[in-house]
Amino acid sequence: MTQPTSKYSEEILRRVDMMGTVSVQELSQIMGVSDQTIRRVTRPLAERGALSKVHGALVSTKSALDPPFLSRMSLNREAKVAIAHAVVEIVQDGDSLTIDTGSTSAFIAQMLRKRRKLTVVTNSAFVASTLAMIPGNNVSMAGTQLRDHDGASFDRSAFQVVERAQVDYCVLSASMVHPESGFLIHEQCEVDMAFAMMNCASRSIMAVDASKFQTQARKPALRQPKLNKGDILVTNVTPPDAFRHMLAELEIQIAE
Amino acid sequence: MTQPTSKYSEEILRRVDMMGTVSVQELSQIMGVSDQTIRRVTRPLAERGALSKVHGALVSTKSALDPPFLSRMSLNREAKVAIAHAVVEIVQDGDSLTIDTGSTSAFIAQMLRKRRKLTVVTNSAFVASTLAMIPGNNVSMAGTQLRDHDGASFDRSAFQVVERAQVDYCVLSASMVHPESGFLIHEQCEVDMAFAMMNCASRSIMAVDASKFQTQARKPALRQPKLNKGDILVTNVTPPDAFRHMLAELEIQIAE
DNA sequence: TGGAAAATCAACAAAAATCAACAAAATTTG
DNA sequence: CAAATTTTGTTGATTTTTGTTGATTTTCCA
Repeated sequence: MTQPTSKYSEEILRRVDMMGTVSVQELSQIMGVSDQTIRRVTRPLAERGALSKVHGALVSTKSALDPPFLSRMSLNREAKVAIAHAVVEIVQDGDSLTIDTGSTSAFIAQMLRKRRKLTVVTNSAFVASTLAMIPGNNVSMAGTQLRDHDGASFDRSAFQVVERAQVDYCVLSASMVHPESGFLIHEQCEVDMAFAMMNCASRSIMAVDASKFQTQARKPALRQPKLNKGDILVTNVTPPDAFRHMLAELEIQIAE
Repeated sequence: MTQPTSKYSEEILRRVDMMGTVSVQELSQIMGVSDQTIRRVTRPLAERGALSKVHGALVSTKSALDPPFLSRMSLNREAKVAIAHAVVEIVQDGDSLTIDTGSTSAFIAQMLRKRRKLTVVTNSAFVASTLAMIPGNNVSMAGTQLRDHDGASFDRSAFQVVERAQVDYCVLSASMVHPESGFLIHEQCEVDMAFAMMNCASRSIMAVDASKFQTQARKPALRQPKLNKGDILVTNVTPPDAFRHMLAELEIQIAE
């Protein structure tokens, strides 16, 4: 139905939706084309409502995300996009997976829109609505009561739904990686959910960008469950030597 | 699936799907054939929709931005925005409400982001994730198994959650308005949900744009539950005279 | 309200991509 | 093995896109 009118249209739409609002200038610089080209391409897109134009900026018509979550999503964007790409290459059409609630996972969900016939179980309303709208997917939203900053659920029904599942992959993230303690995160409920998700998956995929290998300002204190031999770590840098031992049994994929 | 027309077609499709968009040049270099050959092979592929051609590139049809629900959101956008504005003026900070799954309701959810401390119960993952991320809101997602075209749930748990609620407003939509039959919709499960939502709300808000007063191509056959005296109809035109009787007991608000 | 800065638009020349036609190469067939 | 058929690459004409320039409109601030 909605076919691209130019080789740029997809990328423009993707960027506009991701950034919420962008100036034509900025976009033309990022993409390395003239501002006039951006205008020419966006005019038809605006006419059919795929984005909306105001004097000075392009704004997304479907930015389901807003401040706290969105700003976190634009932190280390490049890295997260690269990692998301790599994860999507691991997953095949028809696979089943659980996805957790981190911002990296949100990127992965966006990229997973190009896979078909996925079976997805997640406790993130954002991930659920992103993937549920792809025809042919089978998506289950685990949980009822949603946490207010990221729309994730950790109530009893959330765990019940996840525990009933049996999937190929479990997509996890972490706030920090520590050479001895492993993958760390801030909240207990997130650890519990990670545990439940890992338990019902054949294989786990841990996605962390480079910044997670450094000490964080607000240091997380809880350990994610230990990954099993053969689980996959996807990141965008070669992990420092200090982590060699800790990551020994994992399959490591460097994105980009 | 249709037969391949050339020994290259499979590889080309695979690569285009993998890369999202590729220029003919680039592809011809990678595969070690002339650009003309790529063009010849891709022409029939494009005609039967296996990929799509734009000047300067081949783009995968699988990278599918704009799933059906989102493209429906850009239908009659002006009207829906106006109506959403009006609905948001009715709702106050701190109110509680149930919201159904139509595309008009999705707009209303977007606009409701400017209200604070809302308590929201919805069976649409899209609406849930939109409003859950606003700090101070309390959002419940009703249901687990999500329908694939719009991310809505109509399973037993969805009804259980809604039936436990007690809210100020219930925001509903319809596919068509008929002078005698009232508000019509396509699916039984949607009627059941509307009934459950109305039942637990003090007052209902029905949101329909002008186009719904005309006969639809695909005519809906099921009646929404009858609205009560004092319930609100929000629309963007003065309803035609034929509807006078049917709308007699309602409070009518014309947006814009 | 006036005026400067920024953003948009219109038009044109340069560049890039596409197409059509034909010749060379490869493949199939008798 | 040669003829017939299909596929592929090359060339030049044609079309489309792109960046630039300068005029026009919109926004912003005093």
